[in-house]
Amino acid sequence: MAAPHKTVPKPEPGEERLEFLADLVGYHLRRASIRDMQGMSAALESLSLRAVPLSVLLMIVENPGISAADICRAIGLKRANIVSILAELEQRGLFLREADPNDNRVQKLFPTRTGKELTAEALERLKDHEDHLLCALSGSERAELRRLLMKVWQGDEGD
Amino acid sequence: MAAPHKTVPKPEPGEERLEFLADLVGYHLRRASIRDMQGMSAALESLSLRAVPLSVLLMIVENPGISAADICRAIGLKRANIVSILAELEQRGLFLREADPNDNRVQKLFPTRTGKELTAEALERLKDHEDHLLCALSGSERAELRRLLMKVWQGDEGD
DNA sequence: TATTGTTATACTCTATAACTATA
DNA sequence: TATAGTTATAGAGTATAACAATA
Repeated sequence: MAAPHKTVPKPEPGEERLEFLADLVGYHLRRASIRDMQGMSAALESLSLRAVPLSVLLMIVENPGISAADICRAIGLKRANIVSILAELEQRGLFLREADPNDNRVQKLFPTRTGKELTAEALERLKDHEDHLLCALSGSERAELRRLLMKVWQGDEGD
Repeated sequence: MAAPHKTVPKPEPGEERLEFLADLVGYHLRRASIRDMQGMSAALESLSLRAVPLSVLLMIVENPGISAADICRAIGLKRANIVSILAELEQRGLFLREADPNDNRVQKLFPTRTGKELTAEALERLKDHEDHLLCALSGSERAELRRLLMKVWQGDEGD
């Protein structure tokens, strides 16, 4: 079933054949996601925040009193890997830990004012980044893209 | 502009608030891409191929005689990082190196029959994986998704 | 026994700097 | 000088195993 690959007549530089990959939606999904992540990194760089620490901080801001284990479950982090992330966010004064009166194993995490302000600033920059990322798309195209992407990643719910 | 975050009335486990992230197309782009990559890894696992080595091999199969540097430019790899990938593919007998008579610095890379057969098998599995990934989408929705994703990652061409 | 927070560790992927040989 | 292939190395990100305290 192997397609017969005849010798290629020397493509111009930068014009290599990519037939199969270009056919796959997954290929374009990956390239778009890479561009998104690079833009996110650039947008957050001057705030000394990367994507995962920001999502941790955002979880604390949107869910005051949440525990580290719950954050890990919500965003798919291993418990071991959130420790250093929390240590740095705490050292920067972005949240506080408080003992849970109902369960002495858990620490309840609360954002500080500084943490909430930094989060708000970061989210503004993410919005600007997204506007730039999607500048070639109309408003209805953006909505359609989001709708289709949700169907893609939620497709494993019925598995 | 910081949205006032009132204390949350204790969400059920697994129901943490994710308002802002869920609004971003980039969030759904990332989750869809993660599901795609996990499915790809699973689909290729029994062939002992991962995504990047496969794309390198595919470049050789589709562009016989291509150089390592040209592969790197085409798929965004650093030259240093293709060395071990090529070493393993070569050890498995999937391609051969040949001196370039026009430039003694470059090695021209040619797929072996085994390399072409393994690539064909891998591409079949990728196709099956993609069908599963997109099973919630109609044919026209898949075409529309690909079109929109191309506009997203190609949006940096005019920068 | 199960869970929380934690340490230690390892593996993958990616990034940079420097070398050599050729052009 | 610029490029091809290479080596060494460092940094993220992510993975598992094990521990003490608590439920």
